[in-house]
Amino acid sequence: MERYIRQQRYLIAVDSIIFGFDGEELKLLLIHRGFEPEKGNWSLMGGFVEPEESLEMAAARILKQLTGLSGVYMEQLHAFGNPNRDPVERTVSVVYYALIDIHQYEKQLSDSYHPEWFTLNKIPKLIFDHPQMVTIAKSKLRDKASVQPILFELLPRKFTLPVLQNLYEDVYGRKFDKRNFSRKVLSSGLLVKLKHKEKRRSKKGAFYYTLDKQKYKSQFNSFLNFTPFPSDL
Amino acid sequence: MERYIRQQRYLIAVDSIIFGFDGEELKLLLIHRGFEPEKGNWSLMGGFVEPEESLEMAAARILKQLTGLSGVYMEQLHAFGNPNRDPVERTVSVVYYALIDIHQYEKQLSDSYHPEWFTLNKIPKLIFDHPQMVTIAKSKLRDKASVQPILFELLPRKFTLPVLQNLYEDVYGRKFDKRNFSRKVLSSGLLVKLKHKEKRRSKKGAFYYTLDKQKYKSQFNSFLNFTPFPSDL
DNA sequence: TTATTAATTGTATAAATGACACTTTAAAAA
DNA sequence: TTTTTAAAGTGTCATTTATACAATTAATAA
Repeated sequence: MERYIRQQRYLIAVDSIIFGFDGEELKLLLIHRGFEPEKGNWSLMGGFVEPEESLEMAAARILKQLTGLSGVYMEQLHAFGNPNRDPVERTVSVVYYALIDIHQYEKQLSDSYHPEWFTLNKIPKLIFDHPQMVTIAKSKLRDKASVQPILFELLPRKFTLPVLQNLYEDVYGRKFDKRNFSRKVLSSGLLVKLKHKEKRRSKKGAFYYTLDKQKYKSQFNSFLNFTPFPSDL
Repeated sequence: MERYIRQQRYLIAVDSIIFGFDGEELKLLLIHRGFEPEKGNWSLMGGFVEPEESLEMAAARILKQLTGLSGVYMEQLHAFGNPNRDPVERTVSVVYYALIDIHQYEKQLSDSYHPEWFTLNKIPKLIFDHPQMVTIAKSKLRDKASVQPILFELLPRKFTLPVLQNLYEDVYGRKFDKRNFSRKVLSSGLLVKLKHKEKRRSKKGAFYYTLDKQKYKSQFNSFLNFTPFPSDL
């Protein structure tokens, strides 16, 4: 018994939705597609799954190719398999999303894909069903962030409360009261206040905080609800 | 340009995790695998994706084959693609889970797969990576049910509060206080109390309720938190 | 020295949650 | 017919959590 008979085989691709945050806005890393069809048009970073690698490995390889980063937060989002989603040949795409520290990325040398970061409300026209992938990723990020502290994956080791609040506000598309916000975040016990300040963003400067990595790991599955149902909407 | 060159192609399968609820316990519908390898062993219901169908269509087709049901709640869970998950040939499986009214199923004639319902803590040895699929499905169901009223998909049109509570207790693996439970469920406004009782389960009988389908649709995304973090654990 | 800008901090009210036990109903048993 | 039994149904209080809201502080710029 060598193969299953009378069955069609298809290409398997992996596409990666790479989120970054610059302190103000959530962003997506997009590339110019390098081959036909749609060569040169904006696209998610992707590639075909090699014979000996798992889906996760393929996603990690593709992320590394583009950003030079490995070991970052990455999770499967959804598999897309409409018969004609790729006009050349039937291809099932398994989409992953990654949350990276955008500053780590900036240290890397960009390569031949001419990647660019785009603010979420200024995403250019994307190929194939990539717009749908991005839409689903955004809502997944919101849902997940309301239950787990994953947004910290987007921040550098040291960050300030105002920056953290910017991040949550951008992800949820709404403003939070800063008194309530800091109370809630600090009550998790995940943050450690540092003794020095970040001074670039304001005259007064804002104290740095950093994650208590022990607690971060142990409490990863019991973060607070971030207003799944805001009263003012 | 006809095909992408120098790329390997793989089989794509869809496997379905079919949940049912008999009023007491959550159950899974399993079959005897019909072909080699592992022929006759317990397995999730699955099949290969046909050339002209989407993943969703394949999942719906497979569900219909086994249960005779269509139009039921179904959602993609995860894609599994480890290189050797199927010993015969590389196969990526996209797994869906379905929530069905087990009574609807019982009216169907069973067929050649010899399907059986299994209580979740008495799942037999399953083939390949199907155990992992089931594990992920269980936790997905819990997570989703804490945010959306999906568990009603498992109930018949008319149901009682004690039965509903049994369902939630089984999904979360804990007991709820019935006073607090009914208060919370009824406060959603999703339930309509009927004038007659179900009398089989107790002497006194319990009033039937039914879903307000209007509200069910409109409030689907704003159901109450079902104790993602119970205080007594 | 003063003005400016953003960071930091507290309280009062409302809503949701969790703990807890008796009454009611209707069938079954005596 | 009466009594027993088993599960359904219901209310209150205490605690926790969420929300609304504004004055003070720190540091730079004028």
